[in-house]
Amino acid sequence: MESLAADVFSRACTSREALEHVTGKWSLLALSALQEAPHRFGELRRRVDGVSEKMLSQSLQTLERDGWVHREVRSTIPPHVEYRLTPAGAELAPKLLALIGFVEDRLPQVHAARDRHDAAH
Amino acid sequence: MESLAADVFSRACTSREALEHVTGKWSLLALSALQEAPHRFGELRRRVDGVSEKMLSQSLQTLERDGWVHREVRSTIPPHVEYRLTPAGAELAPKLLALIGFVEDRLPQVHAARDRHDAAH
DNA sequence: CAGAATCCCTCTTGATACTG
DNA sequence: CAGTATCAAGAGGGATTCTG
Repeated sequence: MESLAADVFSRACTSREALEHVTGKWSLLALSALQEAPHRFGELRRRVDGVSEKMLSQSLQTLERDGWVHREVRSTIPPHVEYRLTPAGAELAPKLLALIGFVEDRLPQVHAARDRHDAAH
Repeated sequence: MESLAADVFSRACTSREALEHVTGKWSLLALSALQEAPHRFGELRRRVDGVSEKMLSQSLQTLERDGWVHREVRSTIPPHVEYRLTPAGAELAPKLLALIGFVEDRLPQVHAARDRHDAAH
């Protein structure tokens, strides 16, 4: 029997999949944007610069399915759809923001490291 | 010259690339493993269950280039190569661990959300 | 042991166009 | 407005072989 606790290091552990869903390129940015405020689809698309409609839609569906994001539809004409973080998502987002903030702050060092590394070879 | 503040939401911002490097499927796990202790290549390969030599090698090279991981070679026979976190990496890793731990803890809720979502359609 | 190099295939990605 | 459908291109990833 293996350990009872979830273990990302194990190939079979589903936490790996769940983790990939939230750390995905576009998911990460969508969650961060939603941390600021609820957004409509088009707003999100503009906020997350460079994302295609397809990938945004796909990412949002996955995030909704995993319970991080709530999707609210108002059946008006034209349609109005709003995305917001669920309570779980609201707990998750700050951890992502911490990560993003840290990497942004360290960006100069990252570039310096790359220059050093590239120069050495 | 680009914007003064790093902004992941901007398509052009290089922080996005740096972020993808550390949140990549295998990079994330490699950094987590190295947080526990320095590892040799083969140890890392066994610890990160499911990774191929190719992808592990590739991930480690990227992490080394960005300055999160240090690679130390001892020119013995057989060769001995040890990977460890740099000081920057040691600051980064806990943030990743926090994320992983959170998602692992929430795994039951994630599955429950999926079941609810799938049942509704 | 620690990788580099190669081949090969699948899955993701991203324009573009179309729909309710 | 908020997506879905389609298709071409490229990256991701596995298996195998080779080298210092």
